[in-house]
Amino acid sequence: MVKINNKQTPLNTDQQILTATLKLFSEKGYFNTSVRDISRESGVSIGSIYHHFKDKEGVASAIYNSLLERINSELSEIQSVHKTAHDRCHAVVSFLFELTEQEPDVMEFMLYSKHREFLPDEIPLCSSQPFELMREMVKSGMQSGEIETMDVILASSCLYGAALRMITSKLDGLLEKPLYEYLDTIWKHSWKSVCI
Amino acid sequence: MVKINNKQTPLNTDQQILTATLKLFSEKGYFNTSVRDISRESGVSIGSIYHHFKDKEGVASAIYNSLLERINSELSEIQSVHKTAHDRCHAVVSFLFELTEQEPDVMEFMLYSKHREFLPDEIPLCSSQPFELMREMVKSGMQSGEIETMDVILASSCLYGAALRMITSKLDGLLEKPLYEYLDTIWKHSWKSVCI
DNA sequence: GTCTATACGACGATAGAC
DNA sequence: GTCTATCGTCGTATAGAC
Repeated sequence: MVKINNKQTPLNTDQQILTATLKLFSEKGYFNTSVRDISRESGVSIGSIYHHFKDKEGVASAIYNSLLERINSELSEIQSVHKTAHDRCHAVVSFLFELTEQEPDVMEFMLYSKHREFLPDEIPLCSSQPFELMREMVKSGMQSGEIETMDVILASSCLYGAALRMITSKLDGLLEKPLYEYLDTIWKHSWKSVCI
Repeated sequence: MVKINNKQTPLNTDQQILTATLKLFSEKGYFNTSVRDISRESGVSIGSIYHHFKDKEGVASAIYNSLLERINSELSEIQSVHKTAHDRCHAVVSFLFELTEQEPDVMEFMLYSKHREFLPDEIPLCSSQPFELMREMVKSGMQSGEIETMDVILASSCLYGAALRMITSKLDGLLEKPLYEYLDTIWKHSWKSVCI
């Protein structure tokens, strides 16, 4: 089952709504999902949904922000556990692969949606804390001499680009094997592209 | 001005509709664009739009397929002009960068939309002829000994992943300089990641 | 082929009882 | 806090004149 936050609280109405909505959004997209659909899928009445959230966009916004927060705390943990850019970025890719396999809905919604179309007031994913943190790790690797000096966005594209494409390929059903079977190879080549 | 096909015919009603629609779709997305919007933007009445296309999805479908065809013919040209995987793939990346700079609407619509959400019956982009061709170029490079032998999707992710991320970064407004200023560096690192 | 006017349905959102 | 019933809006699509 997909959890929106990673606390082990018993499922309250909020969570029921968010979980059902994430499933529908990742399956059909925001615009193909009606509030009636959410009511049916979650078993919560329309009235209750509007009692818990301002409107449909409010539900999407709650999902987006809680997932951003969850991913960010995971990346922060990675940053504090590992000390080199090599180990940090490797752990990031590994985590993203794991998340894709365990909770494809989450990745589908986070990596593979055009949030700007239905959440115009939220911060874009590419400027969000997790993405900033991923670039920060690359930057520190350039300063420590592990990674060739170049534009940070460019280096990040080189280092994460292949892995992110493998994730979308997985979500598109192009890959038969689970993602982690590609992890070592992807990482080897990605690192090779930027290391000194 | 954005052209859907690259023929130099005078603008007929079909083209007026397609051009205006592509602009709106890339700006606001399929679902935030009403047929009224298309009518206003194109200067063609709603009745005429429905005379030329079966429905709104039919307009999107026409855009999608004509752009696929156009890109595919460009990639085929590249394949016949260049003989090594190195030169072919480099030309592909160069072409995609150029297209992003010249006609961002096209790339926004092709690379940055969830077509499955509004074109459920069309072939997914990842299985389309252009993408197949891009992978084919990589495959032939493995057979000729230019590129390390590995899963084709994996190699393609390594070789094109960074460039594709730079394109989305450009569309997201993250890059100040035009894409072609990054071309040499991106290509150098991408190629380094897979070459023997 | 192009237009205007309109029918029809679906959806988001609210009211108000329990 | 949860529910059912309903309202108003908007968007797609069609009818029919020119």
